[in-house]
Amino acid sequence: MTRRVTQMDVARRAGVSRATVSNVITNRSGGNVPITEETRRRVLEAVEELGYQPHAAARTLRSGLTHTIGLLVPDAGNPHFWGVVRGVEAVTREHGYQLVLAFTALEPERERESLRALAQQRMDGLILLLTYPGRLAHELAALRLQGGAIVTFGGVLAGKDAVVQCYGQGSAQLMAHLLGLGHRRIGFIHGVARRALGAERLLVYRRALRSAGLPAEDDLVVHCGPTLEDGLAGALRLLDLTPRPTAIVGVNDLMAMGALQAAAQRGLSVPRDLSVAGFDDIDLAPYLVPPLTTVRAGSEEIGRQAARLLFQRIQDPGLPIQRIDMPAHLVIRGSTGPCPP
Amino acid sequence: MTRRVTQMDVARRAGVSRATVSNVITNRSGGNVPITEETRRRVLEAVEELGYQPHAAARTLRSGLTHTIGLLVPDAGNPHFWGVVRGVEAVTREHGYQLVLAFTALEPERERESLRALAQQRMDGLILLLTYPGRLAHELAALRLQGGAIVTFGGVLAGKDAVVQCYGQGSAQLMAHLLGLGHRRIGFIHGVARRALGAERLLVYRRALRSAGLPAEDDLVVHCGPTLEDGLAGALRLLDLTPRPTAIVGVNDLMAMGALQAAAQRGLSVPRDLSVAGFDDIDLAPYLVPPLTTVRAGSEEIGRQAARLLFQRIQDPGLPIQRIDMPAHLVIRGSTGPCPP
DNA sequence: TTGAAAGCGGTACCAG
DNA sequence: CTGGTACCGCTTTCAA
Repeated sequence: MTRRVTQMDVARRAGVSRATVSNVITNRSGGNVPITEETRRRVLEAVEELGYQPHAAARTLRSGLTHTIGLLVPDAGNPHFWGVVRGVEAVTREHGYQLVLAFTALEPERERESLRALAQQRMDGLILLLTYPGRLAHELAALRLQGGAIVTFGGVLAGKDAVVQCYGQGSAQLMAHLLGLGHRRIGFIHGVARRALGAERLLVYRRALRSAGLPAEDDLVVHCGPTLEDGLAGALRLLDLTPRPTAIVGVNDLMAMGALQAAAQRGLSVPRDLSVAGFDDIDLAPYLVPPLTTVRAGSEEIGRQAARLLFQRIQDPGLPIQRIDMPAHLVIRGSTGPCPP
Repeated sequence: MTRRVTQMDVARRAGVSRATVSNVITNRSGGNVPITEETRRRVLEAVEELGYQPHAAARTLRSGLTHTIGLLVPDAGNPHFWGVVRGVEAVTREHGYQLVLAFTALEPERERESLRALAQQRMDGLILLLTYPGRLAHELAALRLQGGAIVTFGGVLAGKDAVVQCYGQGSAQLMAHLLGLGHRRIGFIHGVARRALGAERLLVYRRALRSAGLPAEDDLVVHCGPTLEDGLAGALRLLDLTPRPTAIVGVNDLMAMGALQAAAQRGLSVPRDLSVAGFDDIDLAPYLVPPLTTVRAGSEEIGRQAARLLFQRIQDPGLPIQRIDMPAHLVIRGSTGPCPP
């Protein structure tokens, strides 16, 4: 392997000093350091001929800027988060930044680990999709990351910008929709890594039932893990209840898919025999059979907002802390219908 | 923001020199540089107290190692690639490496751009999921990346390790399965970013039909874009043919989902009226309604193999070039059934 | 067993 | 407008 091409090589070849090369490359000519068109051309030519690529680490060391942001993703198995990643990536690229991904697999230990790794990279910013906000706050303090630009989602950290999914209103709309269709026995699959997650959705579900004068039956709420498999198992449990619920709400679309699958396995037709709804409106939701009724905040939009917030803070650290609420609304598709007689 | 804690601070606090701190931290004590237990303890204590985090860029600049690998992903909208990412990430983490992701959105221009960015980071290794292998080979040469550890998937680059998805046998199995079920009019949705992609699957499809003595009808092959939407449109086109095909094969599971959706929209029951099958066996495939018959190579396993290959090469650049063939086999689920009379 | 010092490849200041 | 040069924070060789 031949030696790496450095700035020095370019300088020699163009017959100028390293400083000049640097100035040309970082395009400082537009600003306070003017450069002859001729010099500029020669440098660029040399760069081209030698195939020179500036060394990011050296640049970072000197400038303190990495042009990289880190993204902590809880669950690589949930399409919702892919959507968020896509949104983040789009904005990141617009800004000419790199994206470093770390997955936590919903485990607190790995959340900690990943955060530490991200800290060592001295990223210009971090977007944290949180599962365990409490622990993380502690960890962040220990890592002296306080100064850095950080945007969270899935939990609010004191003194940090945040994007918040507001599922309250959407949940209420969904419950009104189902009750309006005549459903009285509505099951809920609470498939999450940690009990506190999705609490708002569950709360609104319970409140809506109470308001409708329906008894709160513990059987109708199934707590289970966050995977599709868990969701399927949970849904089967609900379907084996007597009397059987006529509608099932999943805490997210993955759980709703579990319910769709469970219905098929029990020979039930959706929405004729059973209505199913979820949250998130993952990409695939409109393409499921039947298309899934769900509450949408917009995964990709969430990612975009988070990234925008982050870049705002990177550009101006003095800005007041912001919190962006992402409203969610009901999207009615084919998986919900009138309560069977 | 208080000044960053540096190695120097730790050294002062522990009453030793910077070199000693470095030796302790990189754990060179196990090797050739022995260190007193006492010194070691004092250093570690100081690290803890000050919350010292080594500066990755400085480390990289000096050592030439980034402990980072780059992963180029064609399409953030295809679950198959997310499986691959998960596999790569798992192995990467086992090795204590960071993962930098770049998406190309299937556009050659962005593939180029991303590659350049990855090159500037001087990653220890690159895993490239290719869409345009031809162009990329050229680009790689221009970037003088030849020396680096690179593993490709989705195309083979001269002198580089590669993981290859061998869909030939699986395709044949799938066609035999469908023909065995009595299907004679079998549609194919070729939804890809570039015609040459998925060529093997299409080839085997055509060959199987020919071997069965069936006429090659151009109508039965729909070429379209790579999104779910494209797939749906393509499938609708197939279903509107007369006589209607009794089975549809998607070039991947996304296209198959499009076919599932199209069937529902036309009031057809799968598999009673129409059989549907795909390729890749994405996570969700078993949970679709009906569960999808597909040809599986194992997305996550592909990622893992690619990463393993990469780390092997990083550890020993002298190794002969390897090529890992990932065999694929048919997974029969509920979406395929006997040809309707 | 520990310390001193020379870079790694850039950037940014200041002098010419 | 361009060149010299002092760093950024760490690793690594060599001496003590």
